[in-house]
Amino acid sequence: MAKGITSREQNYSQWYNDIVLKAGLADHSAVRGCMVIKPYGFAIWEKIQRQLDDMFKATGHQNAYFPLFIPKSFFSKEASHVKGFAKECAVVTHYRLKNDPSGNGIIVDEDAKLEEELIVRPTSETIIWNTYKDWIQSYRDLPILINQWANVVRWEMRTRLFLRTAEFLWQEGHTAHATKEEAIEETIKMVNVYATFAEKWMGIPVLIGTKSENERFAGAIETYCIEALMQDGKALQAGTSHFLGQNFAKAFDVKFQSKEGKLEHVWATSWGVSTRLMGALIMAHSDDKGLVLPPKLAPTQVVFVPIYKSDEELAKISEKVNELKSKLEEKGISTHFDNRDTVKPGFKFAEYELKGYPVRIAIGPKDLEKGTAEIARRDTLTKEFVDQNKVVDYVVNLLDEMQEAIFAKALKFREDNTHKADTYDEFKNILNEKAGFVLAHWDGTPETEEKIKEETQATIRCIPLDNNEEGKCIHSGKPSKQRVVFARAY
RNA sequence: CGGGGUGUGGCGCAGUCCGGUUAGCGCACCUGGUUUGGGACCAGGGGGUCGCAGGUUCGAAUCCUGCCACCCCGACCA
Repeated sequence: MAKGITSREQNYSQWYNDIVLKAGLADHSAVRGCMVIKPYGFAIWEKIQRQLDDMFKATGHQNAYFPLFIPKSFFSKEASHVKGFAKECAVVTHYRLKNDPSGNGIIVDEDAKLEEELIVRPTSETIIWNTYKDWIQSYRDLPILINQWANVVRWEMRTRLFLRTAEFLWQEGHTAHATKEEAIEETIKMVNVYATFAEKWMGIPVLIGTKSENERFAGAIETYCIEALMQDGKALQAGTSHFLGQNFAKAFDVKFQSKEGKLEHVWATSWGVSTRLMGALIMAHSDDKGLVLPPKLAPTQVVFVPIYKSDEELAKISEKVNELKSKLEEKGISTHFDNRDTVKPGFKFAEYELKGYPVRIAIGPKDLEKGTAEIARRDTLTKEFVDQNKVVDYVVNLLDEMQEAIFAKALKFREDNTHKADTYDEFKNILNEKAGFVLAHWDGTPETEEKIKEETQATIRCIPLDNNEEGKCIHSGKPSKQRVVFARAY
C-alpha cells in the first residue's frame, strides 16, 4: 500500500479523501463546503471540459454566459422549481461594507440593503428563460441551443470534495424548441452524449433511464439520467437531462408565433454535468496505490523516469528519452520527462502511481546496453521490457488497450454487482450483503418508493428505457410494468 | 441540523487528565557529502503568537466561556 493512503477495505470514504488530497487534485478551503481545485485536478477537469464542449458543438450548441445573480422574484415564478431549491440558496442582501464604529474590523453597512435580494444561482433556468423571452418572437427564432460553463452554489448540509461541494463547476445546457417532440428528442440526444462521454472517455459504464417522480428535477416533466456504480457498491448520478415541457415558458411568458400564425408557448430542455464527474472518475477506477486515470483524460499520459549513476549516463539516457518523447508527441501523446536528480527513482514510481499517470517508461544503464525500455502500466501495475525501436507503437497500442481495459473492468464490476430481486426479503439481503444495483419491480407510486427508502436507504436510481418485463411490486405486491434500478446512492 | 471526533512548524502526531524552565518527535524543507533498476544514508541547519476571541491565574498548549473550521455517521441533495 502507498504511504498514507487508507485502503478501500479499511475505510472507503477515507480512501477517497486520501486520493483527492494526496494526488493533489483538491484541498479544503477556508470557506465551509468549498474546495480549492489544485492544478492537477483542474487539468483533468479541463480535459473533461474540452471533450464535452467539442461534443456539444458537434450537436449544434453554442456557448454563452448568464449572470451569477438572479433576482429573488424570478425564483418564485415556477412553483415546483422554487420548492426544490429554496432550502439551499445563498442570498445577497447588501452591497457595501463599512468600518465598524467600535473598531472591530469591518461590518455590513445596513444602509446598503438591496431593494430586492439576489440569489446566487443554484441553476440558471430562471435567469435564462427571463432572457429567452426577449429573444423569441417567431418559430424562425427557434430552436435556441445554448450551453453555459459556470459555477453554481447550493448550500448543502454536508459536503464532500468533488461529490458535493457548496460551490461547484458545471455546464448547463438550456434549449428552446417549437415542438414537444423536438424538445424530447433534444433531451434524449444529450443524455446519450453524456453516456457516450462517460463510457468512451471516462471508462465508466452507465445505465440510462428516467427518474421517478421523487427524484426528478424541480420543474421538469421528465428527467433522464446516467447512473454509475462506484467500487463500494453505491450509485452515483453522473449526469441529467431534463425535458421541461412548457413550464418555464409559461412561468416567464415566452411565446412564439407558429408558421400557422398561432401564439404558442416554447418547449424547453436543460441538461448538466458537474465537477462531480471528477468524483466518479476517482471512485470508479482507483486503487489502494492511488488514482487510476483512463488515458483519454490523463493530463500526462506517459512519464519517463531515468535511472542513472553518473552525469554521463544521464546524458546518454536523456538523448534516448528525448528521441522517444518527441516521437510519442508526434502521435499526439502527452509526455513528461522527470529528470529531477533530487529524488530517487523509487520515489518517482510511487508518486506517478499515486497520481495515476497511465504509462511509465524507465530507462537505465541495462536498457542502454540491451536497447530496451521498461514500460509499466498503471491499471494493472504490470511491467514489460520493450525493444526501444518498438516503444512508440507499443505505447500507442497500450494506451488504447488501457482505455478499453479500464472500461471493461468497471463493466465487469457493475455486472457482478447488479442483481435481480423478486421478493422484498431478497431485496434487503442483496442491499446489505452485496450492495450494487438491484433490479426489482415497483408499483410506480411515490409512496412505495418513499417507504422502501425509509426502510432500506435505497432509492430508485433510474427507470431503464428498454425494459418491459411485467411483474409484481416487491413492496406492495401491486402490478408493475417493468423492473427499475434501486441502489443506495451518493 | 442531530450524534461522534479533531484542531500544536508544510504534513502526521506526542504533550492537555494533574497549569510551572527554552513546546518535543517523525516526515518534508535548506547546506555539504555519499547514493540512484521500487518511497536512500550521514552530518549540520532553518521554521511554531499551540484554530480564533475573551476569562481565571504570579504563570495557560494545558483550566473556564463563547465562536470558527474540518473529518466520520445520519437527515437533505448533483
